[in-house]
Amino acid sequence: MKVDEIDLKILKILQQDGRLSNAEIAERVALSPSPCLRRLRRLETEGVIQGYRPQLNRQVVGLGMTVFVQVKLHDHSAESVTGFEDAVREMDAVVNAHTVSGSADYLLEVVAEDLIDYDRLVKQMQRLNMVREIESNFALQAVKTEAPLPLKL
Amino acid sequence: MKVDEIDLKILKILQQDGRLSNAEIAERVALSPSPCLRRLRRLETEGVIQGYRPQLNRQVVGLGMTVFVQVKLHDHSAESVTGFEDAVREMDAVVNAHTVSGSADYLLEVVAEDLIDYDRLVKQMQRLNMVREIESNFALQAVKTEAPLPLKL
DNA sequence: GATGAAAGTTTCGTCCT
DNA sequence: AGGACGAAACTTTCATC
Repeated sequence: MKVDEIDLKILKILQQDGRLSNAEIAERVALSPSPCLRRLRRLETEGVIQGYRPQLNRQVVGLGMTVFVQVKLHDHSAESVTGFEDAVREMDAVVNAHTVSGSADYLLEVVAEDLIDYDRLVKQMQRLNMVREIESNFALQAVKTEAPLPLKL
Repeated sequence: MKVDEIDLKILKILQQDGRLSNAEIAERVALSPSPCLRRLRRLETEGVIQGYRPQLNRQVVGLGMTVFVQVKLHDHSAESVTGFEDAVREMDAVVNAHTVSGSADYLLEVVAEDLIDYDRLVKQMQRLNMVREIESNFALQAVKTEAPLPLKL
């Protein structure tokens, strides 16, 4: 899938406001609505745009606690890996999960209502028998959240 | 700001598709379009919904590298803290930044085109004189990204 | 690609309960 | 609060250049 400069412009505009109308986007990229809509639909169907999300104030919706969790597994057998990853995908509180370089195997971003709620989740993870170690780093203050991607050009 | 059950329903629906029309949302929450739009606008103006973003395929837009960076400062004086945080907010490659509990002071999520690009950013951070230590953990595989928040009810 | 037309939606203010 | 109406804007498809 190729993304040209006009596509990047469209993406950049959408990152500022993901609900802009096609007419508005078209005007800003100096295209008429028809070709602009064709590009937008192509970006969506080809998976460049994987979806649209509102950015929510976590505090207000009762998820004021964000925790970054480093997880180590006992081994890297296929059973352990897929077992753990499937479990993580099932846990709604985990909003991001990556395998990472360094001493931990996984880095997760987890949201919770409060410590009680978070404790439940940790215990749930500890019950997974491929999990060897869990280290929790609590987010104390947000300096920057969900900033737009720095698209080149 | 209070968020009632209907508001939560609206947010939940929007998390599945952030570009749904008000008419569609109204139908799903069993409300007529007028009061539904009033609620939506209130959620937006009161900051419960802070904006709308397309979820982009980072690989396709040329930002295939994601790095989690742990930063320690020399001290926690107001000058060091605000100086570092202002610098972080200026860096477009930093898409998330939090102060965290544990051995590091900050945890950043950084995107880059490649290692060369990332190296530039690290050097830029190392030039900040309040920065004592930088540890980079490269994301190797995404297991789950930008999952919807688990709204209660 | 652009343009224009046409039918169907959506938004959003206003007024009513 | 929610619901109904109407005007203006927007979306989407189609044909044409």
